[in-house]
Amino acid sequence: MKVSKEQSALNRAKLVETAARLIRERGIDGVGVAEIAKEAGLTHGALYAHFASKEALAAEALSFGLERGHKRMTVGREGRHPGFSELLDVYLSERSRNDIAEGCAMAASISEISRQDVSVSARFGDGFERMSKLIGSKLDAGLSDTERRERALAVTAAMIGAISASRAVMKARPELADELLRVMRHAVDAVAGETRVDKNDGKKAAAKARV
Amino acid sequence: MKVSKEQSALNRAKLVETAARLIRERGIDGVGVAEIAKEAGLTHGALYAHFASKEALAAEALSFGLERGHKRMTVGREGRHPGFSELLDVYLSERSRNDIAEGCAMAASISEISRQDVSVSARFGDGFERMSKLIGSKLDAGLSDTERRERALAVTAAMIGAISASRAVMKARPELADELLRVMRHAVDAVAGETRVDKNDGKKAAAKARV
DNA sequence: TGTACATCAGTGAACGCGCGTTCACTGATGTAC
DNA sequence: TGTACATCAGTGAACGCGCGTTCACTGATGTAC
Repeated sequence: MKVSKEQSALNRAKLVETAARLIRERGIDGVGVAEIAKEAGLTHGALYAHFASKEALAAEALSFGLERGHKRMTVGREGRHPGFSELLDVYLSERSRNDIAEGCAMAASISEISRQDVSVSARFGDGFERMSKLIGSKLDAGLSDTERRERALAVTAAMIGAISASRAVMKARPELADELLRVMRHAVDAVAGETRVDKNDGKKAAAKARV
Repeated sequence: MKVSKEQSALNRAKLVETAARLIRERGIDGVGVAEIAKEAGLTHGALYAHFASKEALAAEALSFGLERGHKRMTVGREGRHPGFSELLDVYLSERSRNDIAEGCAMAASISEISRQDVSVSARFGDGFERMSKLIGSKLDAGLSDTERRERALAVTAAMIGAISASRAVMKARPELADELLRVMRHAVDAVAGETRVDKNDGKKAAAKARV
């Protein structure tokens, strides 16, 4: 039966949100449209009133996850804009590593993205660049634009790599998984140079030279 | 019909090799047992004479890929043991990024590993630790054991992250994909400290302090 | 060395199952008058 | 405001298809005598 425009919009949003969660937990190929629709409180047929295909839904789900992750990193825990140190604490936390359904969408799907089509790759690229710019904005104020961008890109890739690797070894070697988060936290400080904010958090980064 | 022991061993090896290639290209869920068997020159039924399940084959395929990757990094291009710089050049090359079927097995499957069972996670963990030890052995000779291990773990995760991210954005933004490889190359030099070998390759790492 | 036969890697049909997608239908919504 | 009806979000049966796995069978291998 037909449903009000507001209800329809809510249903669509629920589908995207549910897909984002289930795809992160089990992979794009690991979850079916019927289950996504069911968990969103609909039947699978309704899904095709909103999306042309499963792939189209997956692409929207990725964007939703990227948006959510970005908000979480810009807003921080207590509603203020977090400094670099706080951002690292949140991103490289055990909590963020353990909660795949709510954690970083890029880390959750990174090795599957290259097998999807170009629109998914584009969404991922935008999310990556966005996170990188956020990180760049918190690096040492004395850096040149080029240097800032380069370090930010490397730090972003490294952080995603650390969360991904930590998750991959988690089942078999939880102590190595935790160690990975810690050592990446230290290494990022070294590459970042002194941070623009949070200078008094007791962690002085020493690496500043080189191009 | 029965087949000689040598032929049977060859067939089994072909199955593992083929599975390793196809799974890296298309993901564990993206390739079926029938196709793996067919490309290996057998029927799907024969696969179950060698492996208890598709999952068991996938686990062996991962180990095969890890072993191959390790050999490639220890032997180097001209058969000599490569220095740190050459190792980075090979691992973070566009060629290695483009050839998913033959490139780093960890990067090819990293976000799928956490969804497999513990035996797969264990194999990944061993491969990661092994690559990390190899990298650690090429870092600045003056580092303490602890510091060497920590930097090596972080560098390993960062390199895997760079290849993974580069592959993810490749379809939509190839110039960003190439840039990621370059900036990670620079950042790794910074975290690594001076390398044990290849001191005269013109790339002096400056970051040595901290912790 | 020659013969008889047990072994077992490989074949291919068959299994139940869940997949993504389609479509005729339903009935509340929301608009035209 | 009240009535008639076009719209279209959602339902659920049905589609063809490929999946992982099983199993009765085949026939070359390799061993026992």
